[in-house]
This record gives sequence, structure tokens and C-alpha cells, in this order.
Amino acid sequence: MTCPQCGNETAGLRDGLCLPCWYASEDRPKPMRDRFAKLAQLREAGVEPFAYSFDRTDTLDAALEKFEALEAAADEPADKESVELDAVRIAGRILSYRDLGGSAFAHLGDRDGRLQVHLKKNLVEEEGAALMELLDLGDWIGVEGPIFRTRRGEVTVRVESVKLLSKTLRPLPFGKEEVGEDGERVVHSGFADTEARSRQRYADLAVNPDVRETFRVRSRVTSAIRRWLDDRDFLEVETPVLQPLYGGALARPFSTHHHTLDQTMYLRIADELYLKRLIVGNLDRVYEIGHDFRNEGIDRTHNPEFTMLELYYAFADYEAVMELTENMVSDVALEVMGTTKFEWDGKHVDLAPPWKRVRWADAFEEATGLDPIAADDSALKARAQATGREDADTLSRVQLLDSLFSDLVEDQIIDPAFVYDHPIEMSPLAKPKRGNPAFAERFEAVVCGFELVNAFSELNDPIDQWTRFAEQQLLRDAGDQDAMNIDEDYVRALEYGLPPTGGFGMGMDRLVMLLTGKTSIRDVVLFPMLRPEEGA
RNA sequence: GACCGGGUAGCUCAGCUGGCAGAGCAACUGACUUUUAAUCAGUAGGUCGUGGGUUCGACUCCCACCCCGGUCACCA
Repeated sequence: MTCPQCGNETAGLRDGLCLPCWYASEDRPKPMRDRFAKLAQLREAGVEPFAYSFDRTDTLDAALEKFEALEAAADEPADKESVELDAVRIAGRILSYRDLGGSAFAHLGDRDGRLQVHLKKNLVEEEGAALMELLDLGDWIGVEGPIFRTRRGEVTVRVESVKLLSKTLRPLPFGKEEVGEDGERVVHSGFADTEARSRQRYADLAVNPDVRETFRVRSRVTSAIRRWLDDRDFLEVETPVLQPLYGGALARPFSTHHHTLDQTMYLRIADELYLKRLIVGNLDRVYEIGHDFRNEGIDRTHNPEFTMLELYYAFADYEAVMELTENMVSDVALEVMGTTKFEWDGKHVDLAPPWKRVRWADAFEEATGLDPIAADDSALKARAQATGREDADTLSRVQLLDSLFSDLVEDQIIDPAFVYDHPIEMSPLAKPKRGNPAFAERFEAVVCGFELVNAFSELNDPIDQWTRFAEQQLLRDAGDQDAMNIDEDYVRALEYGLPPTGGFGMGMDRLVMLLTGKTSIRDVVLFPMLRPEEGA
């Protein structure tokens, strides 16, 4: 292929140009053109702009801690001033650069830390002095030198050699950072565009330490939960994401096709039915942390692809699962965040157990004045209309019950509470309530007005389960697209015997939102779903 | 899907009642060897989301569309 502009041969054209012409084009912002031009200058000066490796002795935080420990060990104040730590090798991105002519101060940033370095032209080797002229904000460099404290009091590496690790060709959207007297960091004109921050999460993470912190918390939450469950003899398992029949929840699936089998496959909407098959298989206690997919709307609390923790616990009923839930969530919060008290969307909550228990029907009757079992459909419709549901006429009984409950009860629950014993028709996978089969042994854990956990005493009677599936099928035939499929294989598994089992599903994204105070799921998902860009 | 708000330089934003497209940061040139939102002098940088319309003249007013955010609806 030939570049139409310079006539040189090229493997491919980017916007109709070879890469050197593309980077030099007036269509590129000036900072990009300048940075591309610096690549050639670097190579001329004998500097490879994209290195293969760098052997660092310390992270930035570790180097800082080492120096401070040495300083603390000095006895005399006079000694403290002259404390110097032997050379370290550290690496990071250039976050700031103050060029004073013969020398320059820069801050480097890595995953967790930030450290100032001082580059003096007469101290760094010749190649490094040439390199100093060609550095930009965002570049990755590695430096070596002793650590001292400047007259202005900042711990600083006196650079004796510097190596370019990776040249950035595109300017990162750094703000200007001001560090106040109290050590608080104020960023001026940072990276604010929410869409760009989600699409280019790499840039968001690179310039916003608090975003990195959010995802560090997320990672710690996941591993703390694994540890908590592993300690209690739960077995982590992996079940199919691609399924010939979806189930375990009520939602629209994503569908795809397997060519060899010539079979429609679905991305799972829940793990539930496979995990309970494992309990049939004597695995006793299992859990899975994985992605579920629901082909529905995208908003502040819904991403089509989200992370669910499901666990199943043989010989336990839903009351045991309530205890497990409140203990696990509060233990994990305490371990990861050091507290059980959180503020979320202006609401203050305490996750310390025990959580409040609220009987579903009592809360419903208190809020609506209606008995959820005795009230007829028209009364429910009238009540729903009174709460502002204009489409009440089109809703099924289950939808009416649920919408009234969500609008009038769930929104009002701030401190964590277990809402339990839902009407049986809302819970096709749960055992009937002991002594009152109009209800199911089911609970939802509600915090800050949203559902965090959904759990049951699992239905282990294959005859009852098949009948419930059949009732779902009738709803489906009547046009309810969200009603469940009959899963004959699952019923077969139940026929082999599911011991009494308690189980739950918890939205991991929502738990992380709660712990980090984020009110949008986009802020706790690294790459949230967005409409594809036309051109990057 | 409905309503509201937004889309202007690489980033963050201003732009009034229609009259030459602006600032700070980043970039570039120069000065400066302990600075830290470094400083000082200068330079350059634009398809004002897209397409129509009104007008002598549109970033600005009108219409349609696209994208983002919020609220509501949907998602029990």
C-alpha cells in the first residue's frame, strides 16, 4: 500500500495516510504532532522511546517509607537534615514537570504512590541530559539516585541516571494539582467528561488516583468474600455462562448461536439452577462469582453485564442464610473499609448485625392498607394508580404487588433490613412458607432503598418445582416474556434429591457502590457498556 | 421510550439581546540549577455535535437527527 501523501510504502492507511503522515497531519492536535516528532529526535539522540524492561528496587510508596524510616532513626536534628538514603531505582509516569533550566523537578506516579524527583543536567549522564529536553507529562520513566529531603521539605530522589520507559504520543488529561497545607490534594481542571472517562478508562485511571482506589477496593471486596467463604468450607465453582436454556431469574437474555451444534445459546441471566445441581451432586456448599447478562435497560444501577455472587448452603434454610448474609457483609466491610458505617447518596447506614427483619406482607399492608393475599386485582390496580402508576391496568398481579412494594416500602428502607416471606407466586424457585403456603420462604436484603441480596429456602420438591415451572409456562404463553422456562433437566436433578438448601444471590457491583459511596454502577465497573463510538 | 440539562481548542470552561471565536491549563520558542497550581516574556492552536431553515449576518433563533448525563418508565 502506498501513502497518497508521501508516496512511501506502508502496511496500512490510518484515515487514508501512513502513520508518519497521520501523526504529522494538521488534523492531529498540536501536542500529538510535537510528541510524534520527538520520537525521531529521541532515536537520533540514541534513546529508545519504548523500553523492554526496568529493574526497579522499590515502588514509590516503598521508597518514601524507607526514607522516612531512616530519617526517624536519626537522633540529632542536625543529622535529620543531612539524612540521605542510598540509591533506589524507581519508575512511574511524569505527573508534573517544573523546568528550571539547568535542573527540573518532576513528580512521578505509579499505581499507589507519588514521589518527587530532581533532575540536574550536570548530575545525570549525557544521554539523560538530552532526554530531559524531550520529556512530556505522562511519559513513563525510570530513575536511579539517592533520596533526600529538599529545603522546602519534600522527600525527593536526586536523579543520577534516567531511562525513558515509554513515550506517550497522546496528552493525558491531567489537571493541575495543588497540595494544601493540610496535605489535601485539590485538582484544578481535571478530567471531568463522564463519557470520555468511561470510554477511556485507561486515561481516567492514569490521571485520577481516586478512581484507582475505587477499583482497588473492589478487588479487595472480592478477595475478602472469597476468603470469608473459603474459611467456611464453601467451594468456589464455575458453571456455564453459555447455556442452552436460561433460568434462575426473570429477565430477557442475550442470545447467540453455536455453529457446530447448530443450537441457539443464551448468556446466563443467573447461576442458580446450575449451582443447585451441584448441591444435588453432594458438593454441599458452593459459590460462584461471575458475570450475568440481562438484555435490558442501562441506567445508574443497571449494566447489561454485571457481577453476581451466588452461594448455596446445604441443610440450611433462609433464616440461616439471613445470618450468613449480615455476618458476611459486615465482616467484609470491616475488613476492607475498617468500618460498618457508610454514607451513600446522603443516607447514613450501619451494616453491623443484626439487621432488621420485616415481614413482607406486614410492610405491604402497612404501606398500602391492603392485604396482599386477600385483596383482589382491581383493588391493587386502584392502589397502584393512586401511587402514580398510569400503566397499572396492564400489569399482572405479581407485577402490581412488586411495583407497590418497590414504590412504597423498599424505597423507604435505609438501614439494612431483611424483607421476608414474599407471596409464593412471586417466587417460583422458593419453598412454601412452613404453615402458610400462600407465602414463600424468601427474603431480600434491602439497603439504602435498593435490593442487595435475594435469597430462599430452595425449593427441593421436584413435583412442586415442575408445577411451578408449568405455571410460569402458562404466564409465558399468555404473553409474559419474563416468565420462566420449564427446565426438565433441572427437575431431573431434583428427582435425584436436593437436600434442604439455603441460597442467595448478591449484586457485587451494588455492594461495591455502597462501600465506596458511588451512586452510579458506571463508577464501579471498569468498562461499562456504552454505545459504540463511530471513530476513536 | 418521555421530559429536563449538556455537546465550543488536547483538557476544564466562558461566550449577554444575532454583529470579527475567548480564558486558564497543556503545547511550542526563549530565560531561569531547591521547584511544587513554579515564575517571566513571546507564539501557535477551532468543521462551535451533525444536517437543514430564518436572516444582510447564526456559537447564539427555529426544525430534524446523533451522542452524553439526570429524572421517570421498562428491568417483578
